[in-house]
Amino acid sequence: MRLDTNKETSLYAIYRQLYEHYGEQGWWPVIEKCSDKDCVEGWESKYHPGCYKYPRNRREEFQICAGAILTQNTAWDNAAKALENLAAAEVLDAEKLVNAEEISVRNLIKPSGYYNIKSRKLKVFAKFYLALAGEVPTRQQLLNTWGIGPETADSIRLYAYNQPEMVVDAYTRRMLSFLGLVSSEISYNELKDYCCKNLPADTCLYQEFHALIVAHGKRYYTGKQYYEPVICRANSK
DNA sequence: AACCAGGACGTGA
DNA sequence: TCACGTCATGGT
Repeated sequence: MRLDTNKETSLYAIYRQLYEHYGEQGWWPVIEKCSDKDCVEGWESKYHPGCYKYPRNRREEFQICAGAILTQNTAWDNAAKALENLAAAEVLDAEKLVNAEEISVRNLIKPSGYYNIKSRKLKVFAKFYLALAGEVPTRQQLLNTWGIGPETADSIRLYAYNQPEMVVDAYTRRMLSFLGLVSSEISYNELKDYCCKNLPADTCLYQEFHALIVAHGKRYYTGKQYYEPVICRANSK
């Protein structure tokens, strides 16, 4: 993948390059029952490129929220295993999570890491979710909830509730600072503002762009090797 | 065998 | 505000 690193390049142009190269990502992935034998506990996580009708129901809505918490600083595959375990135990549900023994939740979500903290976060969120009674949570409401920071709040609003809320993350900061568009020290909110001001305010675009940045970031901006001119090397050839 | 992953919180300056 | 330690499993 060769990104145009010209500083005149607009953020939207970067989005189009990534989209053309990687195609639709179909975020947020959703856990579904599967018939294969190699999937964990009869469930597996699937992306849905080409379909923007997710979440399809309130179960998936809650599942996306839970996944956003479980994947905090964690590889998605590990978070997905935790979700699959919860689904197999039939507790991937707000009411059941509120009533579940925390020790059992801990054991189910162990693969996602940080299981002591995340089990608490899940129970806190489940209670908050029930209190919403179907309403779309505001960003501030989410931020006021213990365990939910800016990225998780924006992920929940963008992917579980289809709100036009740009999500930025470590990959976004690495990529845009590497391309010289922002400072590597930029704060979450400033980075989000930069993206919003340079992109059309479109929910589907936000959903794809963040997913594309993660796909691209996993390849080129993982670890600390992005300090080396990975893409420039490609361009200079 | 280190190093990292789709962060957030608690603490002390 | 802000830098820093902590949380923890699984894949490479």
